[in-house]
This record gives sequence, C-alpha cells and structure tokens, in this order.
Amino acid sequence: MPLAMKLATWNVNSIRARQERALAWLGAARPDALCLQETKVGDADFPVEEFRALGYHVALHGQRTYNGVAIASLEEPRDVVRGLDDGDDDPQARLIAATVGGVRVISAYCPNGQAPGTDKFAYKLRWFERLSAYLTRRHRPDEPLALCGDFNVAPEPIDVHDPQAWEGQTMCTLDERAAWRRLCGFGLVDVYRARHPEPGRYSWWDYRQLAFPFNKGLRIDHVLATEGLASRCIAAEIDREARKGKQASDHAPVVVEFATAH
DNA sequence: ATGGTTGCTTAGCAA
Repeated sequence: MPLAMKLATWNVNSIRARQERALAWLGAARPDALCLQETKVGDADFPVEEFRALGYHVALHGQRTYNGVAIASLEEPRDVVRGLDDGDDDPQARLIAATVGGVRVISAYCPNGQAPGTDKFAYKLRWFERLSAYLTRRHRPDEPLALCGDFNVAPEPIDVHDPQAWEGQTMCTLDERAAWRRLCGFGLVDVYRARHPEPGRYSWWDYRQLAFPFNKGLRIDHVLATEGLASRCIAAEIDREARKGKQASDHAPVVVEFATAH
C-alpha cells in the first residue's frame, strides 16, 4: 500500500498534438492518476498503447475535434462512468469518472462559455447545474471523491492576474462564480487554494500577447476534494515547467497528493 | 486595439 496518492489534472489541448510532452511529463511525474481534458480525439485514435508502455491504463470518453476527457491511472480504473448521465441528449464529451485507489476520480472539462449573453454561456451555466445534480444524485460528501479538471472559472479575484480588467469577462462573471460556489456547496474543498493563499498562481495563460512570460494568467484548473480527502492533502502544486517552451498546452498540470487513509 | 495564437480541419470555429 503506497503512503500517498498523487493525483493530477491537465488540459492538454489535443492529446495528439501533445503526445510527446504528455508522455514525457507522465513518465517523470508518475501520478497515480492523471485527469486529461480536451483530448480532441475519438477513442479509437487515442494513443492507448503509448500510455500502456509507461504502465498506465486509460479510461476514455473521447470526441473528435472538440472536448474529450480521459483518466490515466497506474491501477486499473474501476466503475467507469461517462457523461453526466442525466438523460440530457448532450453530444459533448466533457465528463468521465472512475474509481482509482479507493478514490472516486472525476475528470471534467467544463464549457468555456465564449461570452456572457451567448447560447454557449447559457449552456455553461446549465452544465454546472447538471454537474451539481450529478454529484448529489450519485455521491455523498462523506466519500473520498476528487472532482478534477478545467472549470473555466477563476473563483476569486486572487485567481486573476488583472482582476479589474477581467471583472465581468468570461471565467470571471458573478454568474460563473456563483455556479462554482454552488458546486463547492456539495461539500468540496479547492485543494490548491487551501494550501496556497498567495496570489500570482495560475494554471492557464493565453497563447497570445506573451501572456505566459509575463505571468498574465488565470487559475481555472482545479482539484475539488470532499472534506475528508482534502484533510489528507500533503502537497499541491501547479507545474509551470510544463507550460514552458515550444508546443506547450496553454494549461499547466495541477498536481496534488493525499496521504493514504488507514 | 473586434487585435493576438494554437489546434482541428482545410476557411472557419473554438478556445
């Protein structure tokens, strides 16, 4: 029985474009589970064998061109559930859940929302409500659960490089932040922020305008854990190194560790 | 600054 469980989440912005970097990162970081978002590939075209060669199983809920989520894990993922499972006829592949190491791990790619007032924004807010309903329908706040992914919400001004410029913009509106708080109201803790009260820590930087070198970012990738699991957190980091250089995703991995329960 | 960069798919969309 390992002493800790290491869990990571990373929006790779196409697993095919990022395959080399993603596999190199996985081989070096060796998390017990990695939640992937924006794989942008159908399940038949996911590089399963390359992950397998590193010792990782993969549970897939893919989609060609847009969206697509996955969970890679050292232990074989159990009880895999794909989608929000609420009878809604939603063709967008944005959620996959599996049990790994006794923890219910969920990889979520929440909608971007484009801009307030658009159909996409309404879909985003509704998707958050559906996700909240999914949690209350299928889970309890007293079980070990980690909801990981790209939420496309910067929860507070501290999560934004220029809060005044971003106020009311997509990812920073009152409605999105309210949806985020309702989600957390299930009984979830923002694991990174709980350990790191300091400003200037972001997980996403726009490709344009040299945003990364100037650290003009937002913290929109999160690990939300139920309180019992969150209380066992022994580390939480954002791997800025993975955002550096050529052919990087616009997101960095968020990595957390939990002491194993006894 | 209705700009700018990247990826998928091939001119336009999404982020």
